[in-house]
Amino acid sequence: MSTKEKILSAALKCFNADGMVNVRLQHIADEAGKSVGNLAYHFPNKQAIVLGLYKKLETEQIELLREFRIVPLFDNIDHLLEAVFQHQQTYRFFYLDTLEVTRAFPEVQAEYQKHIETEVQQWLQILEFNTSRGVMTPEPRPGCHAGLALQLWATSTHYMAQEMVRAAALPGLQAYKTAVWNLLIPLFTKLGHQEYEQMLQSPYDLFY
Amino acid sequence: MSTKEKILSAALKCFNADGMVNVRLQHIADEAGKSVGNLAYHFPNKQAIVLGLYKKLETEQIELLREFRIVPLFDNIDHLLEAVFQHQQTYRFFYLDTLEVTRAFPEVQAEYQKHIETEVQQWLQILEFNTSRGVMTPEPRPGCHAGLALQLWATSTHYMAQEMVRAAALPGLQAYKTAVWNLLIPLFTKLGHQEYEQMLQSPYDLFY
DNA sequence: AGGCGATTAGAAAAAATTTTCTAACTCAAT
DNA sequence: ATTGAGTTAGAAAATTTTTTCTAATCGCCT
Repeated sequence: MSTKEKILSAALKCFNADGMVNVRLQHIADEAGKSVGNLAYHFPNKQAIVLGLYKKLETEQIELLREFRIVPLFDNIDHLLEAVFQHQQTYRFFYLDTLEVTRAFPEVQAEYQKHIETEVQQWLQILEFNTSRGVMTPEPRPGCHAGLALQLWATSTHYMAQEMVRAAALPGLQAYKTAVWNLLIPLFTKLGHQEYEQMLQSPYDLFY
Repeated sequence: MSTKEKILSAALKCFNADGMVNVRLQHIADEAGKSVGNLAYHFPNKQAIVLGLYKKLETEQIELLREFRIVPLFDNIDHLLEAVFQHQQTYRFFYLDTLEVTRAFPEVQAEYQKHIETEVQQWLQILEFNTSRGVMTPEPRPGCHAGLALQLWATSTHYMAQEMVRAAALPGLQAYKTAVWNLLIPLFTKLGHQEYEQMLQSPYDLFY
């Protein structure tokens, strides 16, 4: 691993542990086993380190979205949630302190907002897919799905932060998935319940 | 208003605008029309200012909880949401950056966690009250209400932060209330729907 | 071996921020 | 008017944190 990568990786560790604003260059240098002067050689300033990390995060985020562009089945949704959870865990500092990061980097805010819009759209598509194939009930009145899509995005994105505040501990994958599925369950048709139960009993996660 | 109060009020304004960690003593002093030295006379250090604000917040929070200890009817819930919304708006800096504040003040974290537990319990009671009087359906399986109570707490507490990230703007009261009610609607009985519709049409909020 | 660019550590400087100090000011009670 | 406690502003000092500078080291190429 190059020094530059070591520094980024050390910074990520520090940010995740203490929150971006509480991390000093010295902490990062110590964690990376390098000197502060060396950090300055590889990055013009502290902001560049944060931005470097955000670029990585964003790249992986977009990759994730591409990979799970179409997720018609409950199994797919469940896998999507697992991938999202792991990604959020990896870049915790951003998801726990999004406001702090976007405040410090207006350019990040703009890009991230666009990304959010795409994610909300994806949830909307998931709702429509699954309504059309009969596992979810059609929305009782127009706008229900739009509202639910927002709530799905919010829950799937902020659940870690909520639990961090409430329980002073990061949630596990299972709790995370349950929180999101809980939003979908009320819409299940009989067929939907069947598929859900079947998924819960499916052995795919024995391979993990 | 005493200088001490002026300082707290100015600090609140600054914190709400820029986030606690981004506010300098000079900002607060300017906003209060006082000098930094004067701040130091009234508060031993910056932490004391933050703590002073949190104490006020907590007092009002507890007062709110007492006032709305029992909220059996939908009308009451709606009013509770209004009061909570206003309180959160007033002390935005805390609700938008809870993690930051609790990280900086471990004693705040402990107290706030206790408070959260009480709030979750209150939501649970609301669910049970309303099930028993026939406007909500009994939970399909045990634990549903417990999970929903958590989700109600999370939404009612973090909705502002979510919208701040997503839309770069604070939500209005109506959007806030809708987000919470959306969680309850799926549980309504026919009677519940009636009461809800009636409340939506009730003219009480014309007085606001 | 010698040279050379890239990398590194550590010190020094600079910048940002908080805390302490001091002298002056206000205003109520004498 | 005078006193004195409480209040205030502004400067100075201290502290914290980032950025710049310098000399030393490393590894590769000849």
